[in-house]
Amino acid sequence: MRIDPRSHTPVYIQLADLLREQIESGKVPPGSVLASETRLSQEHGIGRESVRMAVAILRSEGLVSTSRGRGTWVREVPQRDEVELTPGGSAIARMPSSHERREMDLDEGVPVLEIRDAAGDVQVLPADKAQIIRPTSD
Amino acid sequence: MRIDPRSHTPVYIQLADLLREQIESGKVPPGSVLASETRLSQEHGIGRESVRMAVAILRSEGLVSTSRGRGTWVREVPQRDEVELTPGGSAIARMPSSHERREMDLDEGVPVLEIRDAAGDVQVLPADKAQIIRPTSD
DNA sequence: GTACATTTGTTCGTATGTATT
DNA sequence: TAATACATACGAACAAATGTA
Repeated sequence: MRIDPRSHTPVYIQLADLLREQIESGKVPPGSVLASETRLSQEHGIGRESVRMAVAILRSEGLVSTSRGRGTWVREVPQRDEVELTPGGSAIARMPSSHERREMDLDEGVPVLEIRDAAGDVQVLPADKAQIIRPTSD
Repeated sequence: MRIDPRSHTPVYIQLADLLREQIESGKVPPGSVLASETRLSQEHGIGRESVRMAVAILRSEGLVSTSRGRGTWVREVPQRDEVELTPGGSAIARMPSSHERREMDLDEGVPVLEIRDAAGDVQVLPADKAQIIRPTSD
């Protein structure tokens, strides 16, 4: 699979698709480091900014994390603790504000779950750490 | 509030904070159009790329939408339909893949709810259109 | 229907700063 | 120290979509 600059789809989209495929197929396993931006830029003959935009997409999808001086690596698959939705409760999902991001130390591309119980009390949880369940009635 | 290029916080973060404050305070109401990128660039004396990065942040937070030729506007507050979580069911939130984004015509910064019932059947819903509820037991 | 101005999108270049190895 | 790698920031040019005269 190669990147075609003459294609009508932007090269950074093409690269994001290419990298995503490699990640989701398991060819690039969780924890492993991606090639550097300059490396990808050279390998595919595209600008570094295009590489950065491709990586930004994967970050916003929660697939990779990036750290200055270390590189970009594939995120581990989330392990989610179960949180019971109590009777009369409700839950929504949304992206955190940047303040919440800092506060809860969330990676990019990680939504939050906003859980409201019957009393109206609200709880905000990282969506990569929690899942909502309703027990069987029994 | 002004933008300080010598601050240790990046100018695009400063601009994002500034615009977010204007949106969340209601000074710039839902549906209204933001100043153009070139305009913001000139007004604050920063590069257009910095403006674009600021706007990208607000997009990823689900606060604004942008369209080529039209501009950037403040998103309406989501109206979420209620979806019952059945006994034995569970739900997680995550960001959609770009394929899902296209498929479901989702704006940036909108997570999806992945709802699983007791039988194992999965339903994927836009998180800005649905909320999960558990009825009171009665 | 056409032409034009406006606006965001895409791409590359260049330079400097900062964190990690 | 030095090399590597990502982050920030500016500039420039052109493409594509939109709305308007």
